[in-house]
Amino acid sequence: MTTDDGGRPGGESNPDDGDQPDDGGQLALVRARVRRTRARPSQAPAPSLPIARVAVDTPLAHLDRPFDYTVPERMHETCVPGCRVRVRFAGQDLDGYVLDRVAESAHRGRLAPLRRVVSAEPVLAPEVARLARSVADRYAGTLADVLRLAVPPRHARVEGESRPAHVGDETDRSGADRSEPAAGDEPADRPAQHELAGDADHGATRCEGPWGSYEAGPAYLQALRRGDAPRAVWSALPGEDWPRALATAAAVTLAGGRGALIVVPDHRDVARLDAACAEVLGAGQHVVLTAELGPAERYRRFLAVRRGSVRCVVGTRAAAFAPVEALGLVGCWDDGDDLLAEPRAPYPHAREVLLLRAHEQRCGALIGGYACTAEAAQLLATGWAHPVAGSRSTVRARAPRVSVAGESAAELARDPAARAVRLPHRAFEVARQALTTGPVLVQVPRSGYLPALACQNCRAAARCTACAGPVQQSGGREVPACGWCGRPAVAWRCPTCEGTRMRAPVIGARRTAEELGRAFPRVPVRTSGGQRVLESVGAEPALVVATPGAEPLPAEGYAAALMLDTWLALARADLRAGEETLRRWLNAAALVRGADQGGAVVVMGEPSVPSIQALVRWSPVAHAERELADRRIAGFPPTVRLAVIEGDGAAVSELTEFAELPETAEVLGPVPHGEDGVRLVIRTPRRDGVQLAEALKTAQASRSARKSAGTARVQIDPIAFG
DNA sequence: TCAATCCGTATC
DNA sequence: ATACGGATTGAC
Repeated sequence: MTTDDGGRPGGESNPDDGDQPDDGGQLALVRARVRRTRARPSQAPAPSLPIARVAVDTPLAHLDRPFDYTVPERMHETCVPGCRVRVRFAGQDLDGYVLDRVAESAHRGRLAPLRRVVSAEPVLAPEVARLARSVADRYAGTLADVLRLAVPPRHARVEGESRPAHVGDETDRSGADRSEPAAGDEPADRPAQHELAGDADHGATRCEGPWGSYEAGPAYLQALRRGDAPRAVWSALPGEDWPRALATAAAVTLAGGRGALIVVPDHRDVARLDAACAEVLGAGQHVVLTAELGPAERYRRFLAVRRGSVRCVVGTRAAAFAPVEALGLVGCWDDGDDLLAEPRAPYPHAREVLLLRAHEQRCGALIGGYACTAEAAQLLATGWAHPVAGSRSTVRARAPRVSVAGESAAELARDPAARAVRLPHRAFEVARQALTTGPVLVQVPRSGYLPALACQNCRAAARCTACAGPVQQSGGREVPACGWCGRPAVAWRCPTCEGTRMRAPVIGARRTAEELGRAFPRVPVRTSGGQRVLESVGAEPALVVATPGAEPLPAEGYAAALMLDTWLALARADLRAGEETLRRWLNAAALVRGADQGGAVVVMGEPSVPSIQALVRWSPVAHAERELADRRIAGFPPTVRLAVIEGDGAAVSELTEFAELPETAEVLGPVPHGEDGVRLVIRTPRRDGVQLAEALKTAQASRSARKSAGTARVQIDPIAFG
């Protein structure tokens, strides 16, 4: 606001001045008095629970705890737990959330009054507040940072609307008004809903949807309906209609009187799941929550969920915090997709948020995908979750036939056009054959990988012999060195083939793929990837060249798929390269018709590579178990807890000095990183992970308290580094 | 002996 | 960021 008197010609026109003659001192005195009385209205405390415990939105790590304020009488009604408030804090006005109303404060000393209740809407549900605290602790971050991810910005106009949500064709749910009581944590006595309840009571096959094909599927659904907390790692069968399966799980949860929350990596997935939910649940039973809705719509839908008028949420990673009432199921699809890792501090992973949530709220959890992450395998290994998978014979029946084609000169196709793209004879033949019956998918690696070195001989990524970090050729240095501990890779020897020479991978797959068209004249070539993603393709023959994750949905399944330049993807600096590559292949191969309908996949590469074997055998869990074992040996998450600290050299070393690390902590580095920065890696056994995060948080706090210069960014179990 | 100032620390 | 308390300093 810019209505101060200075900007006006002649103070008399200001209504506040009334008809007072301009007599200088007198006027100033009156003004001062008015201001004082306005600033201090009735400060009588609220008649009951006169203290508000407030989570103040400050970026300072050492102030990450609740602060108590008195609740003035006039705010008694509006100051409810979970509402937004404005408070005086350290001389400035800050936003905050009321965590609780209490009778007494433990604080010795004067309490300041709340300045303002921003709105009586209890946007921060108690269980979400608890979850946010756990997430902050797990990731060595602050509650304020997590709350910024968990609660969307307020949109005042939306709050006033009588009808809180545009939820499809909104059928008559009386919960649309805001008088509904908050979060009964008990998953009990909710009436089952609409057609679905009836549906569910009928024959098992109908309500099970796709789940009848999985060994523990029906039992899992029953447990969900009963109100139990079944936890599963779900290996989706090739060709599975996964959105329908997830929608069915949600439907069963809703029928049992509880809410459901499903998180998927991207907007294409959201769109498919949205459609499936509309079909399975009926209109108006679910809501989509994503960041790209825009502030008003996002807040509108968030409120609808918080007010209990919608009990099923699907969305992208931020939806993991959605305040679904009486939560019965959390689901996560394709948890290996790195879009599920939040890029803002404290960098929580949606799967981990959901797992924490399932644990705290005792609800079901369903971690599913065609692929399986080492983290999911760990859940199985510890017994925290149970497998839901098809039998070996079901898998065999539905999977396409997968074969491996070598890249050696002898196997290259004789056809000159195919030879130009280094296409092996077998791949050429399979594609040619398949193109008579339908579209053929060609998956090419995305460009832009970090240059890690690979074994010249077998092309396996080179790893440090001391700490198993990625070996890189940084700058103009002669000797390649480890990206983590900095140790030069002298006398390096490949653990796979005993080779002693390294090579830098060459990038340039895209052009290769485009040349494919010339090998198959008269066949239309369509591309999908980057900015231009093709949603779907028809059943007619076509070559569909796509980057991972951008594969168009085929109307009747692809007749075949080719995976090109596999060694390039496998040579990434990333420790997850093998797992990630397999995930991308499986996601593509899952779109191919089953072997019984002639569906075929040809993967170009070295047959002995574990990822390729896992694709051939369609054994994602076995691969993840192996990956987990490898990580245990090498000392990587999830078998250990790992902290990566990046920033200015001085800041990073100060942080490390302050941190009272667990005895078991192993410090690697620091090594130079980025523009005159450093990176340091600390790892501890999993059981000391809490201690590690706490130590780093405390160290951050003391850095923040003493206003130390520079920045030091802490990431716990980051998805990718090196 | 008192007040002005500096520094460190807490921030309800 | 700012506000406060205790310590320190400097002038009387």
